[in-house]
Amino acid sequence: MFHQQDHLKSQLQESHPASRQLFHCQECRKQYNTQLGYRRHLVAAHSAASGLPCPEGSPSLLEHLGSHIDRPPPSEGNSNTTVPVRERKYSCERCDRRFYTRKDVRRHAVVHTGRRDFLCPRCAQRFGRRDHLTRHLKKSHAQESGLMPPCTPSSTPVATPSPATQCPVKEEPSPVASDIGSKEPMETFSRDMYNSYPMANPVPGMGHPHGLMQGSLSSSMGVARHMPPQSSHHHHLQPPVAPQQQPYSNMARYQHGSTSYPRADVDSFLLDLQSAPPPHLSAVNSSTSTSASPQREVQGEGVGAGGEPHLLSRSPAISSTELSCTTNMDLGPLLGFLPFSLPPYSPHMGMGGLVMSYPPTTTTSPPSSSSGLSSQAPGPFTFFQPPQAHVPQGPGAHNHSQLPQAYSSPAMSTSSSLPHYYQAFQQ
DNA sequence: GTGTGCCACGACTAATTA
DNA sequence: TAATTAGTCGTGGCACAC
Repeated sequence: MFHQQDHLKSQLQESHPASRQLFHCQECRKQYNTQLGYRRHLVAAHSAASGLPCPEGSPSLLEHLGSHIDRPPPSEGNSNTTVPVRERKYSCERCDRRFYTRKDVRRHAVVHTGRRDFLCPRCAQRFGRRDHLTRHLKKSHAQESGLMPPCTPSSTPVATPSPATQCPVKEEPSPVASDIGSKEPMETFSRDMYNSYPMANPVPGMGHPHGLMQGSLSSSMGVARHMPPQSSHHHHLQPPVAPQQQPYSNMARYQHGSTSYPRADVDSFLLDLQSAPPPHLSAVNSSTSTSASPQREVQGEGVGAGGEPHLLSRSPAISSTELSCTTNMDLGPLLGFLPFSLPPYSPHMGMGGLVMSYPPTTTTSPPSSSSGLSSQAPGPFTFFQPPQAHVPQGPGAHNHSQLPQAYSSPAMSTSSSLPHYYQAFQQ
C-alpha cells in the first residue's frame, strides 16, 4: 500500500484553490492541508510505511523519497561516489555559508538584510522572496483566490493596478545584489532598503508604500529577530544585538519567524505604541532621527552615512512626499502587524499613507470593530484606525482591552491567525 | 550567467487533546 | 497544564527559461 508516494506528489498541486486538504491518509482517513503535515503524520502514526516497497525500486518509501530529493551531499560527508561531488564555490561574506551558485548567495543575502520586498496583497504579510509570497497565497489565501487571483507575475507583491506602487520591489535595483556583487557591507543599505523599495504598497491609495508599511514590518522583524521569545515583549524596543555578528546558526534562528510575530511581541508593541506619542507625532520625531528606529539600530549598526536619499530616489514610485513618509518608520511596525485585508484600489483612498493610516478621526472613532472587522464596512482602511485610536490617551491606555478585539495580539500575530480575520474581512 | 519558481526540510507557533 | 498535532514560514538546492 504505497499510496503515500502518490500523495506526496499528486497532492502537491496546491495551485487549485479547492485542493486544500488533499493530503489524505488512507489508513486513518485523516486529511491534511499540507504535505508536511501529512508526512509528519505518516512518520508519527504510520511509521511502518517507511518499510513499504517503492515502486521505483527503492527499498523503502523514505529512501525512495530521499532519492527524489537528489540533493548534493554535504561536501564533507559524502560517501556516495556515484554522485559527482559539487563544490560550494560561492560563499557568503557575512557568514560562513557556502552555496553552489552565485545566485544562491544573492538570494541568501536576504537572510542578512531582512529585506522583504514581497507583500501579500491580502494580509500585508511580507516575504523576502517571491516564491514565498506565492506559496503563502496558495496556502493561506487559496480560498480567497477566487476573490483575488493568486499571486501571478502580474499580481505579485502588489497586485493592485496602481502603476506607481504595484511593482514588486524587485524592479528596484536591489542593493542586495549590487552590494553582494560589490562585496560591500550590506549594512550600508540594509537599513535603507526598507524605505527604498517601492513596494509594497499593495494599496496604491494607501499611499505610498510609504515607509509606514515598508520599514514597518522590517523594523519589527529586526527587533523581534533579536529577542528571545520569552522576553521579547519586554525588550522589543531595546537595542538589539548586531545580527551580523551572530554565527550563522544563530542568524538563522534570529531570522526565523521574522514574519511570524509572537503574540507577546505584538502585545508589547501595542503597549509601547500606546505609551508613545501619537503616530503622526512619532513620525515627525522619527523624521528627525531616522536612526532612532529600532530596526535601524538592528540593521544599521554599520550603516554608512549616506545613501538613504539616493536609494529612495532610485525608486520611481516614491515621491518626495513619500520620502518624507519614509521617515515614519516608527509607525511601520504597527501597520505591519495589522492583519488587514487590503482592499481594492480606490481613488477615495486618497494619497499619502500617512493620511490614510492615521486619519485624525481615529482618535475618536469608536472601536466598533471590536466585535469584528466585519462591521467596518465603508472605509477601506477602517481597520487601521483602532490601533491609533487608542494610542495614548491616559493611563488606562495600556489596557489591551481598550484595543478592538481584532487588534489584540492573537489575531495580529502570525499568518496562521490571519484566516480568522479573513472570515471577518470577507463579510 | 541570471532570474524565477518549485520542492523539501527544519523550526517555530498556535491549536487541540489528554 | 503538559503533550501532541498541525499550519506556516525561512532557507537552500535545483530545474527551467531567457
